[in-house]
Amino acid sequence: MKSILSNIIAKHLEGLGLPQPAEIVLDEPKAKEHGDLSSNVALVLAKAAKQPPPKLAAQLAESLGRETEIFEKIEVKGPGFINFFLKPTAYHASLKSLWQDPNALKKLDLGRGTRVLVEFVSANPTGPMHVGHGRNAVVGDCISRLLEEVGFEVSREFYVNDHGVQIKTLGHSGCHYHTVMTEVRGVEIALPEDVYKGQYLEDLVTELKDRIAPIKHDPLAVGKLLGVELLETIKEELLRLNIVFSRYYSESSLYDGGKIDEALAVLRASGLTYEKEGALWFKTSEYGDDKDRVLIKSDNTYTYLTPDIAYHKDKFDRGYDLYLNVMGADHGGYTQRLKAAVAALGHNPDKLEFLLMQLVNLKRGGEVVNMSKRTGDYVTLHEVIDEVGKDAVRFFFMMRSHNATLDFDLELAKQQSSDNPVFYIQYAHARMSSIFRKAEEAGYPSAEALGEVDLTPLQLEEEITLIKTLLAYPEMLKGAVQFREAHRVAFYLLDLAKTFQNYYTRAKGDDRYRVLTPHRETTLAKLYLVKTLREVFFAQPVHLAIGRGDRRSLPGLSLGSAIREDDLPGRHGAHHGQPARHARVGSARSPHGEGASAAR
RNA sequence: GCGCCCAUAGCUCAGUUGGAUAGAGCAUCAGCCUUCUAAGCUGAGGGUCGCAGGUUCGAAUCCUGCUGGGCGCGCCA
Repeated sequence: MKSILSNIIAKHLEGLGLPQPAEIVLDEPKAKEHGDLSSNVALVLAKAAKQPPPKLAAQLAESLGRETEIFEKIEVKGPGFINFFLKPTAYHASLKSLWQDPNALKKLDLGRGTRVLVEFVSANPTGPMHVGHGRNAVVGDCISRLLEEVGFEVSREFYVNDHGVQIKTLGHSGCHYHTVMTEVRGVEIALPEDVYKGQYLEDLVTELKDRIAPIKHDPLAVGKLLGVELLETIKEELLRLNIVFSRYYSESSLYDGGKIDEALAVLRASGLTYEKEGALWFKTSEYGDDKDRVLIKSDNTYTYLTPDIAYHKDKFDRGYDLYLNVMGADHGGYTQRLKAAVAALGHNPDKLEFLLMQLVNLKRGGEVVNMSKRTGDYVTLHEVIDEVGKDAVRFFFMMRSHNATLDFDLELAKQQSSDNPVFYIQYAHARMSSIFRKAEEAGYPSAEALGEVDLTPLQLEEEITLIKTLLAYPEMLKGAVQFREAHRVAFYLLDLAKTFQNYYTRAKGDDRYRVLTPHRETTLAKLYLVKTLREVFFAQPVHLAIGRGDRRSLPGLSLGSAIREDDLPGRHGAHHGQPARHARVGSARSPHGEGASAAR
């Protein structure tokens, strides 16, 4: 709609012999007295045209007024805004051109095949994921889907820290538990300070008891065994959230493949390293870091950074156009180092972009759920999904801007009322489906079979508002992708649902608002509108928020009848949890004080 | 002390990237069920956009300084 209009304006500017602005900006005014769309071209051009804005605006408005098939009226207001009031027909045409062709939205090809590597989650395989990981996972997945939707080619990677001290520590932890349960059964043995603790380890060690026994002399081997298993449970958890990675990139493979030596060789050759006090340093300060960083410690082992540099070298060697790393804000200081490394390796550091996720506060009915690091107690992502369901988890995590802390209220997330945005959206969708069910009973075609429809009967203000909201979809998508802000999708959905609920409810007191009317042509037009609305809920970036579970209508639900839990939208996905292998995870602890934020 | 992030209604947060009278949900108050799901809808009250300057036709938005909060500043990962 905006592009159509700006073309027309450009044409008329030319016709009047006026200069063209860099861009013709059209806004949707907040106040409806200011029309459907409003432009500030006159204010922008005033200087170049050497005319006061109001005069310029009036001139342009008069010329544009001849486009009678589109404009209801054109007004000049304020300091020189031109306000356009559009005819419903203009909206009908736009709606069709945007949504009729299932590929129409693909024209919004911002990516043009640009290859993006999104790295996210990358949780250490030393224990179950917590809500911080959950947020990271959901946002990373949403951004990936958004990028794909607008024509980027996306690979999703999970960097697995399956090598190094945390695996050794995991091994030690496993050995201790093994000792406790096999050799001195029933006797309490205090665990050393710096091992992982938790029910999940006890369960896992019990399960793998026989495989641990023969390798118990080698804690690293035990750690690897446990790590592989824990990674599997992480994968299962991600799968429950409909998150699938293209690749799990093993840190160990960097060692095995000699990639770390390669990376180090390049850095050394670049002259950006030096030896000091028995360690190898990397001059990251030359790239804006606070100080130089150690690559090889004086005990001849690598720091965490070193294999990660090798990983990023490998990423860049694979030749993507953009690298997006989603990580916890507590790793913010790390970004400079990686960028420095990428630059030192001869690549463009601007291609490496970071999405820093702020913390998650888990709440229950407004009260903060204490996740004490000291006692090692935290609520796992598994438990949260069990409690509130997959859809709610996804929606709540994507609902907030990534650079604002997020409150996740367990009580709210599982509430079956409009207080809960997830429920609210699913309820709106259920009503749309219900309309189609009734329509089919009355002999109308199904949504899929609706075909070509004349939209002229859509004249109500609320119907035009609905169409406007639908037409805003591509721009919403564009903004969400450009700024990597998945929460825009959530707010858009909420807005769409609200607009529809309003429309729907008006039918209670006013038959004009009913979709199913005695007039076939009118009904068909309204069905087309509802169908299009419903399609938005199935659009890839949108449906990621609400899942497909709500697609079913709600049979057997009538006023006053008992409501069975299964009939409720919002609960689907909550029941097909994994077998509770690690479901009773009560506590876990990282000796390194890994907090409630997303790891990595 | 330095770096990144945040500060908008009583609470939780949006704000189309500089536009007109700053919005939504919750909470509070007042209404609405013979008709496509009332698990819903409508309306009302509620604001020095943290503070102070600056940029310009115009600032919640951009710049500078300050205040308050979160995170980070290891030869940890």
